Amino acid sequence: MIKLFENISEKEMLKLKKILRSSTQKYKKNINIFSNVNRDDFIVLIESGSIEIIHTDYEGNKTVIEELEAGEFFGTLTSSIKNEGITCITKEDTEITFIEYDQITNDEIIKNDFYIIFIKNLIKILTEQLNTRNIRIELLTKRTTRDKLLAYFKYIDQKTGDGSKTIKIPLSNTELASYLSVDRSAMTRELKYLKEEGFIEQIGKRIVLHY
Amino acid sequence: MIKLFENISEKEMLKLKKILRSSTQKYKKNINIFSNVNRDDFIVLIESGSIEIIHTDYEGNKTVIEELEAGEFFGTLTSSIKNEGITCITKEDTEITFIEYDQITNDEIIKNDFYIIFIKNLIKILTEQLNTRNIRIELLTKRTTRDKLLAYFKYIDQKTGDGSKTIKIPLSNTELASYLSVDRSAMTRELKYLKEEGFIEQIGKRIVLHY
DNA sequence: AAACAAGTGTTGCATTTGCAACACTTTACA
DNA sequence: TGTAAAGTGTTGCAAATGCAACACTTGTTT
Repeated sequence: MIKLFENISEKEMLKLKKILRSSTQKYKKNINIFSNVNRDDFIVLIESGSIEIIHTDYEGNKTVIEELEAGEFFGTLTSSIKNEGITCITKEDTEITFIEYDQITNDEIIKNDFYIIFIKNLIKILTEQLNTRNIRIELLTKRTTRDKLLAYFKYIDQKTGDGSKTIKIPLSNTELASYLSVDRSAMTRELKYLKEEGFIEQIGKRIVLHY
Repeated sequence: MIKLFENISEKEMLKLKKILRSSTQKYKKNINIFSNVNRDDFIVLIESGSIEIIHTDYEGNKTVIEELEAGEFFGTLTSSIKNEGITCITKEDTEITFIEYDQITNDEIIKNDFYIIFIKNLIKILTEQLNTRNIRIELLTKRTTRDKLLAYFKYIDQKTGDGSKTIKIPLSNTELASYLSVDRSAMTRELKYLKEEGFIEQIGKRIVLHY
């Protein structure tokens, strides 16, 4: 399901894409999709497959900025530093549609019956993405690994929560450590302490919160 | 200058605001502007003055999430945690316009001649805000205070830069420490080291980068 | 101009954290 | 199916950081 075209039929979607002068390309696994495209001006929409946006700084440290699955998109330069160290790698065989930002308000599209729905979708997604970023910032500003973990668990509980305080982490430990920007082994250590001190309890792949 | 109404005349702006069924209110200094408004559904536009968005967690720690000046707005829930610990405080006498999100695509507005410009502005601002968040995330994921500072200086240099590698920090030290989420005194210490080791040089209120 | 609030620089110290190295398990794929 | 690659848990240790306390400066308000 492509959120950008939610409430728009397949047929209308194709029409919109055409009017938007979008182009679609297929990529194999582990391909850098940005060889020569100026990212600023495009919406990059994942039709199928998935990609990883990676930043490599001047010292060679790599950070996964974002992972995008089918149906998701990104539409802004994902790094402060233009054309410097940003790569988008396909994690599997992936099909991508590029839409130029300027086309979003071209003469033809604004006459289309589904334009308002499209715009509504776009704004909704952008605000959701802003939310996602705000949440991560809130977690990253916690000063200790412990606080980051506790706040993250609480967030997952609220997001997926049935109020049971039993959660399932949607990330691997390595991924979570990267997301919270802490050392993986130090995080494992802290998780151990949290268990020992009774803050959390691990039952299989689930975590029960006692705070 | 209100970015949301860029390229729209004063007269047309007032017309748009009316169609959007917006409401404007004045507040004195140090007032919490959210007493009973559901933030989710509103664009909060600062007409004059400035506000501070503060998150207070369950332990009472306060974090300034964002500071907004005249002309700026925010349009999404700024915290993961709904209705929990978020307060918006006016820093001075401030005038604020509230626009309901649903009104952005109401029947009347989409017929307005300036609607496309308004939508373009809105999307542009949202993507800029996303960029701002992405930059902060990139800085916050740096593991050491040193790396955060060096990356921050580099970012300021690129943003304001004439290539001279001489920058002026737009934040006080206290604010910068908060922005980078490090202890202020520890940051001062690290700045001292950076000077001693020749990475940076301080000339008056300006910093020269030697890296 | 006085009084107060906010910001700055410094330091000792305890704690937290990253790093490195290792063994072991799970997953991916040729 | 066997081998490589990726993920996991553990630990010692050095380094980075937060915290607290202090004196001092700058800015704001009445």
